[in-house]
Amino acid sequence: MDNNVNQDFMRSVILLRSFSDIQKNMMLFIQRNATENGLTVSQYSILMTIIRHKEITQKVLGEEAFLPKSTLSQAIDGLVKRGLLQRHQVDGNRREVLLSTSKKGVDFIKSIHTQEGGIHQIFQAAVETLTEKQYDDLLVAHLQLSTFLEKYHTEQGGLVSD
Amino acid sequence: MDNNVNQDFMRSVILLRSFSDIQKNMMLFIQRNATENGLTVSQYSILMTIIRHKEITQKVLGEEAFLPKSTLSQAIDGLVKRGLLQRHQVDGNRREVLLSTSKKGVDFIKSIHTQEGGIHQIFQAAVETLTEKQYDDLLVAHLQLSTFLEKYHTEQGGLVSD
DNA sequence: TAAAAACTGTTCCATTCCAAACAGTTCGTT
DNA sequence: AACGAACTGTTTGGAATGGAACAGTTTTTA
Repeated sequence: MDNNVNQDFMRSVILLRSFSDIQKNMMLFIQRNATENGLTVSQYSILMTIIRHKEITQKVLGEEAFLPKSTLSQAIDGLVKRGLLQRHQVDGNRREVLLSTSKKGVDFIKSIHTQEGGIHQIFQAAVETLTEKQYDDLLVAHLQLSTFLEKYHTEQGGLVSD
Repeated sequence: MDNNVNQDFMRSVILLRSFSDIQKNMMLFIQRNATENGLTVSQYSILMTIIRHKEITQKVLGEEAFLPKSTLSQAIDGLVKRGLLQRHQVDGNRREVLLSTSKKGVDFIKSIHTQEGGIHQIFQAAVETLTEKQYDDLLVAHLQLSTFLEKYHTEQGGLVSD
C-alpha cells in the first residue's frame, strides 16, 4: 500500500500550510507597517537587513534580503533620496558600492520598531505566549528546515542528478 | 534596568528573522515552480487553496488565500481562460460566483504536486528530517502564533483602545 | 599586455500587483 | 414598493517587480 507515502505527503502539506498561514498573517502587518511609513515591502526588508550591519555591499545585501539586484537598485535609490541610506565608494574598488544607514535612517528604523500596532510590537506579544522551551524548539526546527532548503538552492535549482 | 524589555525584543526579532528566512527560501521554490508552469504566485496560491474545496466563492477564496479581490479577479480570469477553473452562477444568487476546478485543473495540480524539484517534493524531504515530536510541537506553536496574529487583524488594524 | 571572461550595479520594459472607483445585486428600513 | 446601505465581483490606473540587456570594473588567460 502507498498509505505511508500518502501520509508523509499529507504531513508535509499540512506543515506547508501552517507556515503559509503565519507568513501571510505577518505579511499583512508588514505591508501595512511599510505603507504607513511610505516604504515598499522591499525597502522595509532592506532596512531591516542593513540595520544588522555597519556597512554592507549591495551584493551581500541582495543575498541576505533575497532580492533581485534590479529591485534592490531601485529600492535603494528611493531610500538614498529620502536620506535614510548613504552610498560609499570603496578605495581601490570602483565596482562595489558600500551602503550604510544615516543618523536619520537609524532613527527612522527605531521608530518603526517601537510603533504601536507595528509588526514588531505585535509579534513580540505573540512570542510571549510561547514558553521558553517552545521558543527554543521552534528556532531549532526552523534552522533545520532552513538549512535543508538552502542546501537545495545551492544545488542550482534543485536538480539533482546521480 | 530595561534589560528584560530589551531581551524580549531581541527574542521576538530573532524568531521573526527565523520565519522570514524560511519564508524567503520557500518563496524562491514556489516562484520557480509557478513560473515553470506558467503561473503567477497568486495563481499558484489560488489553485492550492481551491483544491481543498469542491466549490468555493471568490469571497471565501480571497480570505483563505489572503489575496485582494482585484488581484483575485484577474488571476482567476487567466486560470479560467486556460481551462483550469470554471465559474458557476448560483441559483437564486446573481452576485456571488462559485468556482471549481475542471478535470484538467485537477490533473494540472496533481502534476505540480509530484514535480521533481517542486516545492512539495523538496519540502517533504525537509519535513522528514524532523522527528514526530518536533513536527507536532511545530504545528502547535505555529497555531498559537497564528491565532494570536489573526486576533489582531480582526481588531481592525491592531488598534486597541481601552 | 591585450583579449576574454567574470563580476557588480544600473537601466529598460513587460508583467504583476493592488487600492480605488465602479457596476450590478441583495438586504434592510420605512 | 422605494430608497439607501451593504455586499460581491470587475475595471482602471499607477506603482512595484524582476528578467534581460547594458555599462563599467576587475580578474584571468593566452
